[in-house]
Amino acid sequence: MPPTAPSRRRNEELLSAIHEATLAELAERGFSGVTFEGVARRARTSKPVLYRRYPSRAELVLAAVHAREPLPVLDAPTGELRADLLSLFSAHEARYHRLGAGVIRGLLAELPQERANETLAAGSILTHTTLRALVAQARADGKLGPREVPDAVLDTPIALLRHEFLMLGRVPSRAQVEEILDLIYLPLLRLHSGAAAPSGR
Amino acid sequence: MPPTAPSRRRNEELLSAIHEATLAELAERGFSGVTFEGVARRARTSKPVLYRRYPSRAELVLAAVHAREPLPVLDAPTGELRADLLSLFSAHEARYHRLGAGVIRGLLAELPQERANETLAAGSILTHTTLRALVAQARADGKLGPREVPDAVLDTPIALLRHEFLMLGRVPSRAQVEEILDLIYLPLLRLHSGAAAPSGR
DNA sequence: AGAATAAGATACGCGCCGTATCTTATCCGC
DNA sequence: GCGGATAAGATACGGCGCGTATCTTATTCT
Repeated sequence: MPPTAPSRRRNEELLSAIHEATLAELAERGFSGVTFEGVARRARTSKPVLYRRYPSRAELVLAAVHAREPLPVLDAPTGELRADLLSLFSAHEARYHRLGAGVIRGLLAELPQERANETLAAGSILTHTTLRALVAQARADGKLGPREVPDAVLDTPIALLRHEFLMLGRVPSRAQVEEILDLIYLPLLRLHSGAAAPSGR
Repeated sequence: MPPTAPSRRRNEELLSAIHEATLAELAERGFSGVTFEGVARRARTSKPVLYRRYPSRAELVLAAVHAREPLPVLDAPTGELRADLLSLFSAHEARYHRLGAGVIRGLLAELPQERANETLAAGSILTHTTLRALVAQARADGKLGPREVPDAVLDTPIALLRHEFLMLGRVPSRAQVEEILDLIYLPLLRLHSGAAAPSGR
């Protein structure tokens, strides 16, 4: 008979099975259908093993999502401001789409306020930093005016995209993303950086 | 002995007791702590009575909130664009504040998508229509340029305020509201309506 | 080797779900 | 007023997931 019959998983192997099971349950049953019991069954483990790691359903889901869905990074800035912004926003939008609005809403509702903020912030700080860098580059290149752009302005598109997706439940179309960019964001950047002629073109 | 001992409530009286109990539970235990059983107990009625009226917890809470939190109205447009927008935003913000982010997040997570959208749209005085009217007035008065402002631009502050409150969990301060207005919205309106000099005051 | 650690199995009481059944107070039309 | 329709209210049900406690046993570290 096989001597290694009752092989017992640990650490990464186990953790990975848990995350996988969680994501599968998430996909099949939606956020509210994710259950400690269900995940334990599916990952062929037991509830205590889960409870030893995660204090709540929300944390479990969050961990699984983070493990499999790293934050989007902007791979190669071309130096062309509009193109870079567009690809950044698209990456964001794709991430939202993969996750689904239901998951994020569920997390938002069930995570403690503090934790939800951290999490959102982690996502948006990265973006904030990226945006800041892109804009700084464009200013240095003379594509924008010389003045510093206020943070509130810098973060506008994050808020707009999130709102569209989370509140209204639609994944922004390419056209919408471009609209935000051309009608709102780029004009604001030009204006606040003090670029030459904000009018025609 | 009193002949009207087992007085049995109906219609408004009953409904009102249900709403009151729901709001009380909401306040004490938060959205996720609201329970059909708990509300029934507190309203001194029974679960079937509740289930005959509301199909889900979210609908129960929604009804209670709507019953006790009617829409604020924008009292008097002064014709002064900035002042009117400011008071509109403040009213909006005050409403969110009374409700609390947790409740809205819970509703968003548990209501079906369609219903959530209706509710968000209907529940807000800071509507597209209101903004459109104010801006149209300002344009007619020559306070802005003559051109029509695109919808995406018109709705910007709705998204920004909601994002701030719901995602980040903070009630926007007066200063933040003014920032949105002065750094983002008014400039955009001037720009898109084709107002004369968008630069230094 | 032995000790420490953590996986895994099982079982518990609890609270809430959503529904079915039944009684009985109240309302409405005649 | 009376009598039938209506809906409140009480109760009970099986089911499920929660969160925890207890115990055994495989694995790893020293």
